[in-house]
Amino acid sequence: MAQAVSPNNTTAANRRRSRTKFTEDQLKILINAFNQKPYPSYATKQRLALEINTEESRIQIWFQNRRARHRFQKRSEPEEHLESSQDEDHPEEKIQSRGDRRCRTSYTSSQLHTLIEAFMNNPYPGIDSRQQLAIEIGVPESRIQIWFQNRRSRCHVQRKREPDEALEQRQDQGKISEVRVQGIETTQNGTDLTSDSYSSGARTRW
Amino acid sequence: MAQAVSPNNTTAANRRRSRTKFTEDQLKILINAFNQKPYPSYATKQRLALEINTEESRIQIWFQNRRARHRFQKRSEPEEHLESSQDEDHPEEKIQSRGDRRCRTSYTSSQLHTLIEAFMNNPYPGIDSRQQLAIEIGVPESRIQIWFQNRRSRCHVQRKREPDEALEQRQDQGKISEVRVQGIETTQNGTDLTSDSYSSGARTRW
DNA sequence: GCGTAATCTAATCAACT
DNA sequence: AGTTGATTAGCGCATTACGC
DNA sequence: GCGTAATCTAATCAACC
DNA sequence: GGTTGATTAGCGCATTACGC
Repeated sequence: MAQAVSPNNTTAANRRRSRTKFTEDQLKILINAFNQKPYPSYATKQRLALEINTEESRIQIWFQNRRARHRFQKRSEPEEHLESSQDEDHPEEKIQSRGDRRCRTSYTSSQLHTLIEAFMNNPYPGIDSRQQLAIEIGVPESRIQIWFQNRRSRCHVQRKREPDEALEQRQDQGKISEVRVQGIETTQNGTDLTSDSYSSGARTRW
Repeated sequence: MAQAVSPNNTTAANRRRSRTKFTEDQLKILINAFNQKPYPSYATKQRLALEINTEESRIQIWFQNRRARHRFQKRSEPEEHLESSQDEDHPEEKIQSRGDRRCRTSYTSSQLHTLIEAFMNNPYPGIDSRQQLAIEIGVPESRIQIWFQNRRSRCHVQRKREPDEALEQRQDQGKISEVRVQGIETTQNGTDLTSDSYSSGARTRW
């Protein structure tokens, strides 16, 4: 069990992302994709994100939840193999490793500094804080979220009851400047079509 | 959790039916049928029984176990209906009611007398006792088993440690009367199950 | 030991009276 | 409508909380 | 209230250093 | 090889006991 998080968590800094509502058309596409591949590659998720006009991170979350709910009966009925027996090797089919997973994001030291500072202040930032950080350091918000997850997990940070409650520090830093990242070697190819990745910032190389 | 049944139940009267071993060919047919209809009609079960040369009761058991194991995701994935939406009424398709389920077996009073006597002696007969009863009263053994199940359930008979061996039964009447008291308010079965004031024809009509 | 057939209860369905 | 044979499941998913 | 998106931890994988 | 970003599950199945 996680933590007994505060029930009425309406503090601005801790407000969570508003629920995404998928249309039926979107759901049709998602479900269809899920039936074909419950574990889509990153490329597939990107394609889906484009197709249904949604952030890739939402696609990711949707697949996670879907897998968790009906947990796609383990490995497609092993007994069914009694009928047709063929375990042919098709190694090349598996070698779609490019696009398999999202390319690792690298953070600059200044970005890390900002993140760590924010983390020390509040290891459980809500959507607003994350978004602000994302803009501030020029990294997709979804990456911010992941970074905090990993950080918490590795620091064994336990959820506190009402981390701050009344005091807010958010709006007082008007120093978006300076954070300009060093012009890393871009995101390389122009194939970056996602609205999710920014031109500058941590070089999400691949 | 049922009851702590006696672990080494090797007494002849309580020996259970020996395990049926299906061949791969039989399994292929069964699995195929299961995928088409996890809830086959009685007619289908009979057809299968004929096809793979097995008692119909074994078919029944096999389907029960199969459903219990991978419990065929509830109602064929409701969300999938987003694709094709039509709940057309095809009442005639459902009206295959004949052969839907096994036709109800009627017992003569003498048959019932024999069954009740055996039941009072041992409410948990093994395969041998059941088979003997089957021959004795001229009813399939599977029906004997079902009869004992229903009888036990409706008398709330609890499994006792070593029903035979010490020979003779001790029905704790307290349990029975207590149940009947409850029966008054629930009104379900006020019938006296301990005596046979019954008389009717003997036929497994269909 | 594991896999799974056999077994069991409680509930419900449904045929016969 | 009651009695009783026939059939069936046996079960929920990490926690939380938002939006309908 | 329910459905389910969002969130969380712990573990593991895997890219980059 | 360590560090750390990315991805994933989060979990059974009524009980019993036989036969391989």
